[in-house]
Amino acid sequence: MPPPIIPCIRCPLRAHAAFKPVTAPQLGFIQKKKVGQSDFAAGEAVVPEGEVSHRLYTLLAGWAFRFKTLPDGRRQILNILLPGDLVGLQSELLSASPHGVEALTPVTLCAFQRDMMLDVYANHPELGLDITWIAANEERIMDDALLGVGRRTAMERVAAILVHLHKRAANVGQADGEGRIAFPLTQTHLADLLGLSAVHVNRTLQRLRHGGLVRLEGGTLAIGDLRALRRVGQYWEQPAPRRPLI
Amino acid sequence: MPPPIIPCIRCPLRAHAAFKPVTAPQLGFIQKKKVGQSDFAAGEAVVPEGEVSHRLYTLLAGWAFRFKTLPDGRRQILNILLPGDLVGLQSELLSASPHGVEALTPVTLCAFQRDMMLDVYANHPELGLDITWIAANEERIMDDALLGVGRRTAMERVAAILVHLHKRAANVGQADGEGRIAFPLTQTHLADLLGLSAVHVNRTLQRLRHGGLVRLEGGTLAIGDLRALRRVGQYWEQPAPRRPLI
DNA sequence: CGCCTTCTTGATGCGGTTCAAGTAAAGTGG
DNA sequence: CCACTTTACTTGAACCGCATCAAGAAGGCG
Repeated sequence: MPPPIIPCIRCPLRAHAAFKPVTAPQLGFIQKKKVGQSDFAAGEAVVPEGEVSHRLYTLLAGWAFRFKTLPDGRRQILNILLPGDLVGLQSELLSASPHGVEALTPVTLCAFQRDMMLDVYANHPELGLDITWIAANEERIMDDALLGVGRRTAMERVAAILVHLHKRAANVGQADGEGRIAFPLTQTHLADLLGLSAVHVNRTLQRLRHGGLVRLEGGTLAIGDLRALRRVGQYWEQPAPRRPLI
Repeated sequence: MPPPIIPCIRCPLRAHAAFKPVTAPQLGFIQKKKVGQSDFAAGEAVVPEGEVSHRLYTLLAGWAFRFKTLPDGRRQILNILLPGDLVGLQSELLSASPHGVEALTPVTLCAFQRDMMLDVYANHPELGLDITWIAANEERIMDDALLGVGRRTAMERVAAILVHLHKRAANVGQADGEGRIAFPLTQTHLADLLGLSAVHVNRTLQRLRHGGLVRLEGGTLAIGDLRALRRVGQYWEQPAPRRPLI
């Protein structure tokens, strides 16, 4: 039995301090544009690669990722999608869906009315600005990823991605009391995300573990020494402002 | 003496078929928001890295690039900016300017009124949609770049970037009768763009030249065998639709 | 229980980096 | 107009970070 449809007023995500508050009329508008929810199992294709899907989603619960593959099967994971992230902005605007989206865990998405965008801009310009903000923020994450894959060593990449994902997950309330988060990526996922081989990710993770910098086992990640991990990863992120949630 | 200020009505870029037509009221609005022009010499910093610049530009003429550097000096070029590209959307929306922008050739930018964005959305929703389209399109280019740096061989990256840049430049009317374009990137730029060393870019380019696939000399690029170059680069791009120009 | 996926470890080798030196061309100042 | 500098490009030699191949161990799960 699928989980019940959640009205935006009682959206559990929106309660989080990480998200920018919305006005009542804005919330009502968003609610009106929400046409349903979709659930996918872990490993399922949310948007098959190459398929055109003119549908805009918000990730309500679970983790997913965007990816592209080369004709011969080499895969690059472009970004990890966490709760609150927008899915399908590119497909909605650009004619082709340039990348696939796959669920890492069981996932719930809020589906919005197709071609809602112009309505948003015309009736709630501030929400339109928020959407563009989200797009710009995604591009900033991509910038960091490209810097890492292009110019960081394997050790730096692994250290940096762990800090990055831990922070993003904790920001949307995924950390327990001891700062642990559920971490559904396999080492193969990390490899495809970082432009490395799975074997090398394995060896690099072990070095971090033995140094006591991280604990990563049984699908749970905890940062052992944040300062050291940042230093190893050459990773200093700017503080995240409260972000919009559509 | 700086070049004269060009009114948007007589914008030489807008005449190109690559760009989506605008209505008269839209054009008038854009004109009203244009507060000036800025010129930079080749090699100059348009936006210094780490500096906050709440200013939105359109690149009117010349080439530039976005980049990030690590504390120890390793540099990654994130994207090449060609005429018609928007500059500073991230800085405008996000509080920090996460990357620097540097001119590759002498460059002219149209500067828009700061904080114009909300005005755009409120008064011309379709233009707002266009801006989001541009942001999504930039992210698509970043996706490709990340796939290349993460998963393509050096040979494939070099071949692919030459096809990509040639196509983009030709699209905005930079090709002469024989399909040659002015190509202001040094091999060091290519290296920083592709996540390679300059030495290896040099050797890879020579292999392409000796195979007759490209001619690249004296700052001019011509594609010798497009089909072969695409095959080598594993590079098949989707056809570019007419794009908006703000 | 048997299968499948994930993780682990060792051995080998290549693609690409680094270091170094030299050539060529384009400014720059006297 | 010519020394001097600077920047871009080129080539060779040595090395190493990471990939690849292979095989085994340790769980989940039907």
